[in-house]
Formats: sequence, structure tokens, C-alpha cells
Amino acid sequence: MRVGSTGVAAAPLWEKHGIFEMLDAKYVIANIEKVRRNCVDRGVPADVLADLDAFVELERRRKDLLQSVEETRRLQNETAQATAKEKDPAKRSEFVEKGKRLKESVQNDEETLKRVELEARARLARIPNMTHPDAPIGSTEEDNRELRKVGTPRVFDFKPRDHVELGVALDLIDFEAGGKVSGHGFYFLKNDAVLLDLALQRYAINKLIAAGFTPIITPDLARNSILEGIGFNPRGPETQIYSIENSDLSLIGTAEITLGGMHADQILDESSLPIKYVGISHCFRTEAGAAGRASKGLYRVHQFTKVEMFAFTTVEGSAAAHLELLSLEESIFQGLGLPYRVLDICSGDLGGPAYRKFDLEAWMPGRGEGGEYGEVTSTSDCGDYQSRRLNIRYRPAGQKGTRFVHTLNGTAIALSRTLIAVIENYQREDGSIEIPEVLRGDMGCREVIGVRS
RNA sequence: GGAGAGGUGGCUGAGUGGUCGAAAGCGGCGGUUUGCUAAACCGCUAGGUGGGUAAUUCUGCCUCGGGGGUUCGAAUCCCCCCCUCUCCGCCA
Repeated sequence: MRVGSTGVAAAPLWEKHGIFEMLDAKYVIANIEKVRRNCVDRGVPADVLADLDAFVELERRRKDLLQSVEETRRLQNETAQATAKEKDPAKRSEFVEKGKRLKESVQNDEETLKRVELEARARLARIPNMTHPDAPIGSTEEDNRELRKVGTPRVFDFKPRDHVELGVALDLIDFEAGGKVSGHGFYFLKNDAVLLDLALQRYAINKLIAAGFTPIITPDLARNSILEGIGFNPRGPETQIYSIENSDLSLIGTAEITLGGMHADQILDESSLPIKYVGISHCFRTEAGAAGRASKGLYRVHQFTKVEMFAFTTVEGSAAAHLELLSLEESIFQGLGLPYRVLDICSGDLGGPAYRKFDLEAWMPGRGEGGEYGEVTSTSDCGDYQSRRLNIRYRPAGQKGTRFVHTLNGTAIALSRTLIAVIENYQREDGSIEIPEVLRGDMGCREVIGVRS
């Protein structure tokens, strides 16, 4: 099916890949070549690719070992039970001796099994999700497919300023103080920027509550095990995550982490699905390796506030939910009157957990020479990749057993970047900023953020 | 931060070394009875993972907050961690 401007044909995972097997060890082994090709498409590090064959071999060994260990355990159980029933002391001590011998005989195998298991799992955990068949294959930004443009970038009859210039002039943003107090990449919002920030949050939240989402304010810190389950690497040289010294906590990079973690280790009722949350949190990113790249202003910062959507769905429900998240994002930016384009993100840019990802890029007049689109939202269908790691299942009605839920996330409003778009698109020649109509109610019914004297 | 008490199946809750993956109750599902509903009665009712079978089914292993240990044998004893509750202190 083709992607068109009227919508996206998102074939459900279970039709393409066979139901729960995706990135289950069994799936990987049965489809090793497919997985290998996908890893190449996704541009995984060379060692992950090289480890695929090692993984298959480890799994084979694990199975052999497991079988023999289980057989010995069976004998041990049998012996222990026989001991319990035996009243004659002499016979009883015979059983005890037998039990001792069995116990010693498996020790080696059990240790080896544990080691093999850990090695296999470590390799499996680094394999990225499979990729939606309609997602473009490629590795650079140019390989992302533009699905549509909505709204027309405004033509200015004066030279538009960027948000840094505007924000400083109106005393809305203080980068200097941010640098002094917290370092480069931090900032203070002041005056009407604070109200604008809050108004944008209210705007997004209201809209999503109306769409059936449950509002949540999440913790800004999470356990590393939750980070890992969602697919983030809390430690390591290229990590984007700040970790808290002497603890297993990290500052979250997005509420996706905490919202997704909320139902870890649970079996949900099918009737409760889809669960749709809209969460507010602060987001912290080290931006390691991003030095010098679009580092000016609010675009790439170490801390920002984000209103985030998160959904838990049935296997069959995720494709439609993904489109719903995308359409809500679009509706939010249409409501703000901001021109944007929609991108179908290419395989190499999907990261680990996403099966498919759409980005919204809003028009930012102050960006580059004469304006550019800049990423403001992103929505991912992660299939069962996260739920498998976090152990989130549901019980399908009328069937026995459980299945992994599907998880999806999407930005409603990332405050820093949306502020850029609002400030730059709504600027007037005198340096004042018109307030988007939908925000005026929360801004004292004013129409303009004025020039300060 | 200090002191204490706990974490058992969908829920309540028994179980302090062996026929316990686990009493009982509630809830849920199925059935009998009934003009209908209710009541009563009977039965079923944790998850994961592996093996045999065409299949109803049969069967192994793991799991009583998590991890480690003692033991022939652990829900039960020991150690570490997490979480919850009560009291004290501190605090927005």
C-alpha cells in the first residue's frame, strides 16, 4: 500500500511478522537473515551485526544446557520427595546421599547455563526493532520521506528575527543567566514566556483530555531498569541521559520512559485497552556529541518541558493508534496556526525501539538562511518491543494465555521548540509577538506580547 | 534520617523445613434448578517456558516482592536490595 496525503497505510505488525515473535529469541533465530538485513538498514554498530551469529550459537548452546539441567532438576525433585516419604532411617540417608550427588553434578552446568543466558540476552537486547515495510530505507535525513506539507510559511515584508534576538529583546529568555547558573544549554524563561509556556501546556492537555487521554504528571527521575526497558541506554559514552551518582536513577529524557514504565510487570485487561495517557514532565538530555550543531537558542537544550502522549494498545490496535497520535499532533499545530511538514522517518533514523516513526517539523523563520523546518514532534509505534522488555501483557477476551501489549508514544508539545516556532512565526515588524488565538484565553485575553520599554 | 510491622493467586487471607503452586472466602466462568431474576447446589478458575501428540490431551522445568545463600528438600531459615504501612524527627 502506498503512503498518500490522505493518510498512511499502516499494515499491522501481526500480519507482517507473525504474531508475538518479533524480537523474541525464537523470531530472531527463525528469521536470522531478515533480522540481519534489518540491522543493516537500521545502521547498527558493526559489533551488533557481528554478534548476530554469536547469538544464534549461544541460543543453541543454551537450549542444550537447559535441557540437561532441567532433567537433573527433575531427578532432584523426585529424590527430595522420596526422602520426605521414606520413614526408614537407613533408606532415608541413601536418598539424602543421592540428592547430594545430584546437586554436585549439576553445579557446573548451571553456572555455564547462567553465563550463556546472560551473554545471549545481552546480544538480543541490542538488536533493534523490525521496520515497518512502508518506512523508507536509508540512513540520513535526506532519506526521510516527506508525506505532506500543511500551511504556508508566512512571507515577511521585513527581515524576520530569530527567537534568540526576539526573546532577549522582550526579556522573555535569559540565556546568560542560564549559562552562569547551570551551564551552556540552560536558560531561564521570564515574563510572558512563562505564561506562553503554561498556556501551551494547557492548550495541549485540554485538547488531549477531550480526545480521551488521562492527564498525568510523571516523576522526572526513573530507575535505570525502566530506562533500559523503554530502550534507553542510561550509561555509556554516547548516552543522552544524566544519571544520578550513587543510585540507580537517571533524569528522564522524556516522559515516554515514566509513562511506559507505569504498567511494567502487569497483565492488563483487554477491556481496559487502549490506555491513553498525556503526561507532563521535564526532559533532560546531555546532547553528547551535538556540540556546535544548531546549538544556538532553545533548539537543542539540556532541559525542557514536554507534554507527551503514550498509548498501550492491543496487537491489532496499534496501527490505528499511531495514526491517531499523528493526527492529534497535526491538529495541535494546525490549531496554533503553525506551518509544518510530516516526515516518514527512514530506517537508519528510527533508533532501537520504533517500528515506525513520523516527525512533524514546524516552520521556523529564524532558522538557517530565510527559515527552515525544524523538528517539533515525533510519534513512534514501538510494537511489542518495549512491552516485551518491560513485561506488559494483556489477556485477550475469550482466549487463554496473554499477549504483549503494543506501545506508542508521541510528542504533543515540546515546549522549547514550540516556543521557537510560535515566537518566530508570530513576530511583528516592531519586535512584538502576536499571541496565537487558541492561547489568548490563558494569556489574559491579550493579543500581543509587547515591546518592553 | 531513626524505630517497628509487613509483601502469598483477580481480591481478602491461611500457611514458619517435606505429599504446598499453595487452605478458605470473595469475585469471575460453566452447569443444575427456575415462568423470569435472585437464592441454593455442583464443577472450573495464576503466569512463564520447554517436550511428546493429528487433536481433546499428556508431561518436564521455573515463579509465593527481586537477587544470592543454607539444606537431600525453602513460601517457610540466613544475607543484600526494592516496595508498602505505623510511629518519631525533619521538611515544601
